[in-house]
Amino acid sequence: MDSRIVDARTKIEIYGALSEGQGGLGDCPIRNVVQSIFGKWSSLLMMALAERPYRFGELRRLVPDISQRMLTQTLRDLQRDGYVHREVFPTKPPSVEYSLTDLGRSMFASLHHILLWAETNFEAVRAARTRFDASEG
Amino acid sequence: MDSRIVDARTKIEIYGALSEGQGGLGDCPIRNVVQSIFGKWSSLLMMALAERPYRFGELRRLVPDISQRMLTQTLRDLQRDGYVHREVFPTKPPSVEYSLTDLGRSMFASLHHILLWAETNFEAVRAARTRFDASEG
DNA sequence: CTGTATCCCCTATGATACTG
DNA sequence: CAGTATCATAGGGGATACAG
Repeated sequence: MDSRIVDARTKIEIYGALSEGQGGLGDCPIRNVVQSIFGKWSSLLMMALAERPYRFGELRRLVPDISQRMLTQTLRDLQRDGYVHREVFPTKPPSVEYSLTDLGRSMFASLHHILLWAETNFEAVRAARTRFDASEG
Repeated sequence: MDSRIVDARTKIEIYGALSEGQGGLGDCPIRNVVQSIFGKWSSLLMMALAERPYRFGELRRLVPDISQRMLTQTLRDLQRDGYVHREVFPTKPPSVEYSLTDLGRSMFASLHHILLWAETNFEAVRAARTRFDASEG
């Protein structure tokens, strides 16, 4: 693979410095998009929904250590960004199903690479950390 | 692309729930790896270093809105995880050059996809947000 | 069952000043 | 030039209780 993967100056004008433009930093569009994807629970929920649609309670059981508050909020953010479709079934009591949109599937296809990478390489990273921590005193 | 990209239950046992194992949550290895990659400044700095090595001050100018503290800290974290090599040149005053390691290049190759996706699709995401905000009152 | 509403805390980040 | 140290702060995130 070519090591000149990107032209850093060009990208960073978009991703980084360009943010000065209007009302300060958060205005850089790419940064905004990426940072909601990179949220603590986003990739985990996308991973689940990439397999099949899930109901709220199912997701809760699937990810036992997420709080109800963060599950609601993360799903809402994913829905807001257009990755997730929320459908309410008027059963009694009501049930709500979450599924990926086309945009969501497209996004996850790109997100997937780095998740796989982490799964494959976490031993190497752990080793690097151990080495670093040992050599610094 | 196959929509069954992952087997959610399997992945989440690793990525999510498995964390119960030892001392609570942060123990899940994949989560640890991914969350340092997903830090606020990590991908931006990786993007820069993927182009060529940079000195500390160069990175500072390239990313004007990062604080010196966070630049130091993020580079240190990236170095600790084995993505970045730090080389000190005994000039006067000293200069320090940062470059990607092989592990770093490998990681960035996988991270790159989602960064590109964000660049390509931020208009669609912005549109989705606008729609969502309009329709909720 | 699927959320909202509160309260609270802690960590990530920033601003500033100082040092080898 | 390349950091470190210190202090301050905002907001992400958890726990709990309540509601439709």
